[in-house]
Amino acid sequence: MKGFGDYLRKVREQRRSEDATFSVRQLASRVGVEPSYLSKVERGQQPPPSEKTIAALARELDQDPDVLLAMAGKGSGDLQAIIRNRPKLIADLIRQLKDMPDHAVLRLVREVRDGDW
Amino acid sequence: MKGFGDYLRKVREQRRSEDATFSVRQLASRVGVEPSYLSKVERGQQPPPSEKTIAALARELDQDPDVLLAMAGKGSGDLQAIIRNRPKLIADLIRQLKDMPDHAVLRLVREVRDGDW
DNA sequence: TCATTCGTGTACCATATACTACACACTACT
DNA sequence: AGTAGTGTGTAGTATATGGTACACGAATGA
Repeated sequence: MKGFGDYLRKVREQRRSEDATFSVRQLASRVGVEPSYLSKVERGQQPPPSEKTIAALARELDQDPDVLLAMAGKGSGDLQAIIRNRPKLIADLIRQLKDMPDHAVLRLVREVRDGDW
Repeated sequence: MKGFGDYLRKVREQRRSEDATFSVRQLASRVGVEPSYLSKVERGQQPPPSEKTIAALARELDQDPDVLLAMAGKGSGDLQAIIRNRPKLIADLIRQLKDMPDHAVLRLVREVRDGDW
């Protein structure tokens, strides 16, 4: 399982290659946590942080917060709300998606957006 | 907001009308929690219980565990996994669904199931 | 070479979570 | 009238969560 930590580290290293301030220490400082903690999270030694901290990470790393939250196994606020309104219906739909290839899902997203559903 | 508790109580009362063993006390006992706790949960005085307890409630009340979990704001295991695999894509799709009427979502679910997406 | 900065290990900690324990008043039966 | 069962209020609690504090040795850069 390529977890939250792995992804986090990958993204940070990426940024770091062009900007030295993206060290564990400095990023941690900007996000508002201890460096040792961030280090442990990146290596999966600690479970993903709180929603608040994930949001801060997303902001600093210029990532989509919802993607990060989803990878952490936490639905983002608005997403959760949408699902909660029609749990059964959306649960069914998501299960359908499981067996669809990426391009099909992408096409579906587009068609839903453009067409008059 | 019609919360988790309201729904829980509604379902239990329903069952209780045909089977007296669905009192707060007896159900709580079968589920493995204290009656006062279940009472508070039903009245929204206590937030939704743990995933484990929700699963037990679903079993005893003969409900879809995923629906109950979704209502509690916790993604069910397999659903979370599916989302985690393609966070961005599925997040986008779910946001589309927000502005769609029920029947449109239902139609979408059917078309996806039947058509060769 | 010397001072910084780096990532990480160990130990600890405050708060939130997910309950329990028990008492109380009310109702339903017999 | 008494016993059994009902829902609920108050108070307390074990464990999980989400971190902090600080030290250490390695790498970096002047």
